[in-house]
Amino acid sequence: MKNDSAIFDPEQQASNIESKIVVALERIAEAFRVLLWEQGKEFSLSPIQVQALIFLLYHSPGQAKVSKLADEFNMTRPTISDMVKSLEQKGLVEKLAEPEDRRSHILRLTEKGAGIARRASLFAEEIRRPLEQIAPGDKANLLLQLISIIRHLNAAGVITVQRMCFTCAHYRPNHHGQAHFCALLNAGLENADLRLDCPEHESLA
Amino acid sequence: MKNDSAIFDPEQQASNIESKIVVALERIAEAFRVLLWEQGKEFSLSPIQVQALIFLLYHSPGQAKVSKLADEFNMTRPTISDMVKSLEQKGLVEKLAEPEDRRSHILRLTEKGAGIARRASLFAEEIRRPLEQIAPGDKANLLLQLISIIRHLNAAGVITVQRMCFTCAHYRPNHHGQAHFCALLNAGLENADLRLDCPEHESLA
DNA sequence: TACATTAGTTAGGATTCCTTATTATATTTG
DNA sequence: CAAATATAATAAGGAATCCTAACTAATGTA
Repeated sequence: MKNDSAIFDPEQQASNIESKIVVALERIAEAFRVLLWEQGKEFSLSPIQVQALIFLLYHSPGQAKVSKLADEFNMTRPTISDMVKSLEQKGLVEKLAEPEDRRSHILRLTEKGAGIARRASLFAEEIRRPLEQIAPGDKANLLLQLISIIRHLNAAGVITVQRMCFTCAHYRPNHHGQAHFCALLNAGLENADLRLDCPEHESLA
Repeated sequence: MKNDSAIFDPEQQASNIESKIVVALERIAEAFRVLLWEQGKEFSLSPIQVQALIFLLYHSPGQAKVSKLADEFNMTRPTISDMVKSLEQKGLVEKLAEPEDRRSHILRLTEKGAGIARRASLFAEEIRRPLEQIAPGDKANLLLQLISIIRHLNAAGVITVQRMCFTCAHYRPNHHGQAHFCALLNAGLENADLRLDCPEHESLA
């Protein structure tokens, strides 16, 4: 009796392209782990601290809260709270009063924190560079397929993906003859236009 | 002056497909982290312990050593040594004498360890399932592009990829009119045939 | 035989990330 | 409007990660 689920079995891999893709994605996940670790070492930060700084650099004050970071990174609030305290002590982040809800604070990068965030975010270049050599059509397909994986993972509750089109109030499938349509932009979206991290995202429900 | 390297900048993402692909890969990496964490919780193991058990399940005794695991997971030997000790105490792994080098041991899964490894490896189903809906030609392209990223990451020294065709003594590029040729199988390889974890891999040099 | 290398472990320490419990504020509802 | 409930964040405590540096023991080389 054969176990079809033996993704990591090299014999399965030899015959099963899905298993090979999973293994390839796993290796790339490993690369992210290693790159984040290296960046952390460079700046005397932990990988998750590096990710948090980069997140804060590119997101609005409304996203810059302990609970949002916890959702983003699929960790508990105490974990993030500890981490923020550490970043605060290092002088990379400061807490501002949030007028609309006094239980909460807005996290803001200091000058120093923003500088580190900018430099640390360059780690992603290592992943981006080989993409340049892919043909444009193939790139669009690659993105589409990755998004379909992410959409599934999101639907299955594995990860939260806070700001993607498929979970946005403005998104309409099969509308005006377009497979993907954004009611805010009032325009159809090509596959390559689909977003994972849209500033205009509004949650459903 | 614009920073072209701001991969994680949502504005860049809106216009730059490479940045979007990086973000997508990052989300999938996050999913691996979460899934491994969940599996670990289920079996009272750490994520890296889960990965180690799965690795041991599908690899030969020659690979089943502390130093090989350290290379595989890009961690230091003390880290792996600790982890193996923990797995040993839990009765999931045992150390056998290695006759050829008495400094070393061969790690072998116990019955219990193998059972857990088999069940834990099913986490990858969550990633594999959405791949089934991709058209076969697109799947082959997807794999090829992921491998090209991995090849680059390997060349750049970010991750070791121990058993892929491009680092194998049997691999010949552009041979007998084939883009990829395996001297051991004595056959050309289609893109979808390229391996990341070949049992017959022999290191160059 | 001496020297350097390699496999693995030990020791010590900063950090991760969790669970449970607590405080303070906001929201709901009877 | 007061009471009950929910939510944002933190505190305390603990197991585990993962490192560096220093060490032992076996192997390979000159």
